[in-house]
Amino acid sequence: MADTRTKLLDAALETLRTQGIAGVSARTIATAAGVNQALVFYHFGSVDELLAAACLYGSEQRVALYRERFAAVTSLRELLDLGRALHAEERAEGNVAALAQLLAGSQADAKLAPATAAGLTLWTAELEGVLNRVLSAGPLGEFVDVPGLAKATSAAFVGLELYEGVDPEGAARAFDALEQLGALVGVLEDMGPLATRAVRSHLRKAL
Amino acid sequence: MADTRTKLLDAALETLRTQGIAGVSARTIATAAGVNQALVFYHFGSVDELLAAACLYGSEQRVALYRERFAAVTSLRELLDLGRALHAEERAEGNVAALAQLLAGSQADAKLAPATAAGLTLWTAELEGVLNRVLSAGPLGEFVDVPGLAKATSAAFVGLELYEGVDPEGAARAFDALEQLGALVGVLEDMGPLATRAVRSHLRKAL
DNA sequence: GTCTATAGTCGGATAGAC
DNA sequence: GTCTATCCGACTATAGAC
Repeated sequence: MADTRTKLLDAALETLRTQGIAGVSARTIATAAGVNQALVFYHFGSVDELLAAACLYGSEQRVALYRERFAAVTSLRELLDLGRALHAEERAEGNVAALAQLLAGSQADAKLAPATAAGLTLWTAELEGVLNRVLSAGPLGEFVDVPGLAKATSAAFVGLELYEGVDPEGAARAFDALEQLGALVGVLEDMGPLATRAVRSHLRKAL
Repeated sequence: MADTRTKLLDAALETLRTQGIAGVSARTIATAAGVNQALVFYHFGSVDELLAAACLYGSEQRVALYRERFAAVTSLRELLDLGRALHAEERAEGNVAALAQLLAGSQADAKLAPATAAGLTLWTAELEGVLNRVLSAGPLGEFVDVPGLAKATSAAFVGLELYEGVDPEGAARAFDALEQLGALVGVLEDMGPLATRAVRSHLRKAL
């Protein structure tokens, strides 16, 4: 049986996911946790501070859960497959929806922004590692800014997660299109040495 | 001088942008509009219905503002430039931030979702037109699902907008990386007919 | 159409008993 | 550490005067 602190952290994430940032309050969270509302303030001082702590707690938990699978990726193709799986799993019970709500809340609440940024950084750091392995060695390595691409990917993931909430079929199709585009880049990575050299020199001239 | 209805619509968008979805209420919106709080209910019935109306109103307005510039785009390069400009302009006083907040709110509030989806569709429809012109004719035309890509682009835009709120430098870098990637695809579009045919047949085999 | 006034609910936060 | 009780401000929504 989890202690009250942990119950509140879990309940904060669940409430963010199910009620959104506009629906979180000390009362809604405490109800979800099955504890008294005053304990939010006893343990965390304020609702904002609970949300910030929950953001880090949840992100660390979920990123750790995926770490081995990230580490096992050796090609762009495998990365795209993992992205697809991750999206499905996170949507059901995951951390990305909570992160999206915190991100929306952070636009107006400066006290939330640092924690949200830190939570996102945990994901981007993991992604950066994989992208480095998968892209930097290949022919496209010199043309992509891996840290930037990792951030862009995380941001896009959040956007797609939110989009899925209002148009699930559209989001699925959007995801498919991105996967197509990724596969297209993957093909450039997998070409023979001759064609690789041709594309690479062409890119150097053009960019 | 705008009438009260319009003042409320504009104030709703402004409040969404500055206070976020968690900060909107009949009172905050009415204060921003400089009118009485009860008028929200007289003119729109409820706060949700005002937000839904404002979503459509704002999206139509902004999309119309960009229509000519979208129509003038003839290459992927130009599209990327327009995207960059659009991002900067929308961030300052635009519709994307409000759309992002509504999207976050729609996850928990089913009454908001249809209007948000409709607002997003106005953007994706415009994008689809441009992408069709720019991509469908080129060598990559058969490998990309343009409607899907349009939706993915809109979603990514929303994600980046939210990301910018917590990490402006990171967002700028993410944007740069995507632009790089876009330019890379643009190069594939601009290759000579011989190289084009080689890449195209290679893609056909691989995908 | 616009205002005041108000009912009733829910919110953050604290004091003090146990 | 946890609870009850409470203050007080903000919220949605409506009734009714102008």
